[in-house]
Amino acid sequence: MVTELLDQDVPARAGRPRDPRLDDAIVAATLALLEERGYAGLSFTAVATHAGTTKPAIYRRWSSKRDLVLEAVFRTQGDDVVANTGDLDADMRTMVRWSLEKLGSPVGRAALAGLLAEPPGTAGTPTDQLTLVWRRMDERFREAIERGEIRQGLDTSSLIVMQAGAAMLATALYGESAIDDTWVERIAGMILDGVRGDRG
Amino acid sequence: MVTELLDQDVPARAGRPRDPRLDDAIVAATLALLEERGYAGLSFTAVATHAGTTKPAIYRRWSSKRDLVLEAVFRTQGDDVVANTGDLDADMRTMVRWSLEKLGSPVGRAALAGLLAEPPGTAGTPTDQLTLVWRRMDERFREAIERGEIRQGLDTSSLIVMQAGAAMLATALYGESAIDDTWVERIAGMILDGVRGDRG
Amino acid sequence: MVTELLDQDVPARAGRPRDPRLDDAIVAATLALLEERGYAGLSFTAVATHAGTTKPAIYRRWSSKRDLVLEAVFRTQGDDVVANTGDLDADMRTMVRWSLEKLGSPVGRAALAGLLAEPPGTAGTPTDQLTLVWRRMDERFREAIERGEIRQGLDTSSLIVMQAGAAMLATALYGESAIDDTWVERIAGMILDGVRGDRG
Amino acid sequence: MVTELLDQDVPARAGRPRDPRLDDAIVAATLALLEERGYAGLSFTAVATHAGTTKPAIYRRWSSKRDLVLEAVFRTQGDDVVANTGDLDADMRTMVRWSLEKLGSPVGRAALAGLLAEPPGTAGTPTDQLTLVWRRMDERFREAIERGEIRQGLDTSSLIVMQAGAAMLATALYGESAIDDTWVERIAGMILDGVRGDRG
DNA sequence: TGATAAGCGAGACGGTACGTCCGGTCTTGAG
DNA sequence: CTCAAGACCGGACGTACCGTCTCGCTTATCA
Repeated sequence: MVTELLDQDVPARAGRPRDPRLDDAIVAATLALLEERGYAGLSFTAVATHAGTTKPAIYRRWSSKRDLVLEAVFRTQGDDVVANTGDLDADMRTMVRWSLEKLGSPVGRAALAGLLAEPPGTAGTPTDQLTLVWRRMDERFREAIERGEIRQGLDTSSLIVMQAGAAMLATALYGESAIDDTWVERIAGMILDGVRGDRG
Repeated sequence: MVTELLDQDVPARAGRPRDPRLDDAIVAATLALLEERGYAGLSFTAVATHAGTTKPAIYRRWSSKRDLVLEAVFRTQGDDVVANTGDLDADMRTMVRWSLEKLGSPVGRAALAGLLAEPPGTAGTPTDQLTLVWRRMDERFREAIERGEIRQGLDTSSLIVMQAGAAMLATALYGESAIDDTWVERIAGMILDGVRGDRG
Repeated sequence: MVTELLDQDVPARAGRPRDPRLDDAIVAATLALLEERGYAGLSFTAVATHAGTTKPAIYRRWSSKRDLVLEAVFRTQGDDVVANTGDLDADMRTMVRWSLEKLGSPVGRAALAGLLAEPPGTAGTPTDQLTLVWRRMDERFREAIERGEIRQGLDTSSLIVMQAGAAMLATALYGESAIDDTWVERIAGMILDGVRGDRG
Repeated sequence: MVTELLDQDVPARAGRPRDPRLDDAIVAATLALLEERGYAGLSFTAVATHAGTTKPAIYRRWSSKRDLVLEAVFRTQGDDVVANTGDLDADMRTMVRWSLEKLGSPVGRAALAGLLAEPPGTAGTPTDQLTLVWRRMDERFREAIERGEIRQGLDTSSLIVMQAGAAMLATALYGESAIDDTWVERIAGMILDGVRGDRG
């Protein structure tokens, strides 16, 4: 189909439209401040000043610090994580590396902090981008099962939380600098070693 | 050996001694509020009111929300994690279960949030109790290497962050209720499967 | 004369306007607490609680306890002290009575305390309302000189401080209950006796 | 009685006696700080530091800031106000001058502030030294009545509060520098003019 | 002479109040 | 309906100080 464009059903609301440059400026300011001061040190007031706008303009777009941070951090297109080259070992390393970058970096830490700080009732709901990525990882593991690369009956979600959790915790505990490519290979290898299809 | 370690031989500092009941009341109030409102919703003011004391009394004991939360959450004696029965599979499950309890519970989430919310420079330094537990886990894994239960040359710290990270992330994503004993066995099994000594 | 002074033609400043009910509540709370506990026992915290608002709301309006108390106490329109009926004796009694009410009452005491407690450099600057009243008294005395009711060359400000000071000190020393109409007549009479025009 | 001395019934209490040098040091520090920062700016902590002692040592002697200030300010022997030379005009000026010095000086202001700031119930009770002086003034006026220098039936206490109140208020309003000997003569003259015996 | 008692400097404690920051809301005036 | 500008309300912050208490010691009176 040709007229497949216009993936925006935006009903063209009345009134002055939002200034799209503000969205970018706010996100950029958020990331910069997050990197500099962490989640606890981030304030709407500071973001507004840094982005050259005002608090109400931010509140019109995001209703809380948590939402702002999550979107700013996980804005990734998600496509760049593909991790499906056919080589499971390589793909696993890519996933671990992605987890490290996203969860282990200062802004990732901040996003997690925002997620965890919420009141207990308000569980998961990470954010669409993040779940998208995890869905892709999940698909890759299911494919590996089909291909016989790893054992049948495995819980694929466990594979995800193992590698992502390890990445998160390792940077939180040992610092970013302590985690390098060797670490990535080690973790990827240890996990895959436990699930190889050629084992049973 | 006598090891008559005479109760620390406190040097009897000058000044009025602290009221020990306040320590307990503050910690109890912190845990209660953490469970109810999460890390973000915790304030020194509220803790003070709930504990029947005042903010300065808390600040004299803990210099920040992070410190207060970490100590309140990880006050465990540490001894109850032993996890050294000789049966590696059982011990691994115990460790995972401990991680789940400590990191996956509402208060555990809150403690992690506090850890992660800090500005980037201020890395790990979790808290003495937590590192104590991890040291014990580490010792158990080294022992397993010596006994040939798991392969030589393994990085024991990776084993720790894998199981603890998985526990943490799984509860954060799927909620406490979704994580049960089956999950514990699965994770413990998957990790050990990748490192068994009888494999090489 | 039209004098349609159109209510100040407020320039409609930017930003949210103040809640006028808070002004009243704060002043009322201040007077109530002043009457109950005196100047020393008055705190911004207590005023805020009693007025059902918060400290910042008070600080936005008055920058110090002294300012708050002075305005709360001397909010009088000033017009009700007229004291110019043509009968000097009666007018003098009216002035003395006003001084008693304003300076001798519990809240008046408190206002004076606030005035006097300031560091030495920060002299008088009583408050606009108070100086307004004194200016009116001054005018009345000057008129009396012109009419020959009292001697020429008199320092009118001395007349003011004598009656006001006496009122203030008498209540401070003997208590409000000890000061009645007889006292007012006596003081008014003694002062006027010393300055009558028919004397020279 | 001759052996009128020994106005000390001190029962020679047990325990270590108080260090008399501390009394003086504390009073001196109080006056110095009062002059420098006013009543509101005076703190026990500062007095203790300035006097080279500690807070408990001060609290053992005076139970409140008010008590400390009043005693420090009105410690006068009282004898030096004599004001009884036989010349009523001169004596009156002496009294006014004394009032000015004691009530109008920075420390006097501070003492008054302390007096007035108390909760309403806690009325007068100035301090023994101050009432002593006022009693002497009172005696002088009664004598003047007996001698026929001033009219009979006058309320002597009114004469006192008039001159003292005027002195207090004048310095509070116009500042110390604005009040000089001319002012003293004027006030003394105006009061006496109203009460001379040769008038009736 | 030894016991008792109150004083001392030092210094931390529990708690009141302070003065400020900032999160979230609201208003104006313009686009 | 948005924008910038900006003030508002109120929750919470981190700190200063008050008045009290405990310590280890000193200095007196009393037994």
